[in-house]
Amino acid sequence: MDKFKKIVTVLKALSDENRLRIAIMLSERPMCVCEINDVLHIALSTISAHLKTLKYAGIICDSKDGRWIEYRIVPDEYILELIHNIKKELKDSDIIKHDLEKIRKIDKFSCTNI
Amino acid sequence: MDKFKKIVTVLKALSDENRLRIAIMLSERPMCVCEINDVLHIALSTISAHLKTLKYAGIICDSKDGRWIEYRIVPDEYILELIHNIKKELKDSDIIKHDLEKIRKIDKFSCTNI
DNA sequence: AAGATATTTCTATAATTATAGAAATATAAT
DNA sequence: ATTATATTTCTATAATTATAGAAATATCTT
Repeated sequence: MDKFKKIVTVLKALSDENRLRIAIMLSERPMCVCEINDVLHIALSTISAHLKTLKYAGIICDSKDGRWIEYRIVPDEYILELIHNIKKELKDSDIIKHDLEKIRKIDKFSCTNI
Repeated sequence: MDKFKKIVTVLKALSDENRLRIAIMLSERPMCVCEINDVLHIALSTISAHLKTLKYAGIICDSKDGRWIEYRIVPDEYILELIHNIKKELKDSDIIKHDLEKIRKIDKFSCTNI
């Protein structure tokens, strides 16, 4: 894909409240869909669709771990720096503070969905 | 507005091909609607709508200059740095190179629309 | 093999957005 | 005043997107 269209796709992927929250959470540590659901409380199919969008944009990748799929930010310099800068700007955001505190308290073995 | 929602609005505003091109052009120098039209070749009402979106997101501001309205990037550290970083990443993009070359050749006194 | 857990895909729907033509507004030039 | 120029607002439309329920797939546990 053309670099310009690629950047537009990246910005579009990050310009949704739930996807930006997911991206910032994943910049903290890898997570599976059920953990993300424990934080966002939206339908699993919706989270799955958002992850697909972030993956298509080249922001995240995934790897299988038992019956879970772990999602993580791709090790790309530009992506990492972009998310880092957004995160820095949002260090006082109540929503982000809440999310980052929450993911310290949960793990994939004790998800509460279904 | 909440800072988190504000950043999402900024990213959404920049995540459209035409708006990102406009923002990058305006980071080079202030421009009026007819000059932007000379580069993008889309309807003036469409450009006007895009400028409204960028203004609502706090990315651009405007000032009257005779019968023209000059649009420019707001003097905000975060916005300036964000656009600067995107621009740096797009320094090899043909689309952006074309736009920046074009705006060096045009001025508000010789616009070619309607 | 059967049941439980994790995730995706399919499908539909409601909401949002990009677009442009036409009409309206505002200023400048003659 | 009248005409030309610059821009916006109004209106409609086509396209895209966010969302979630239901069904399907895959893996683990017993």
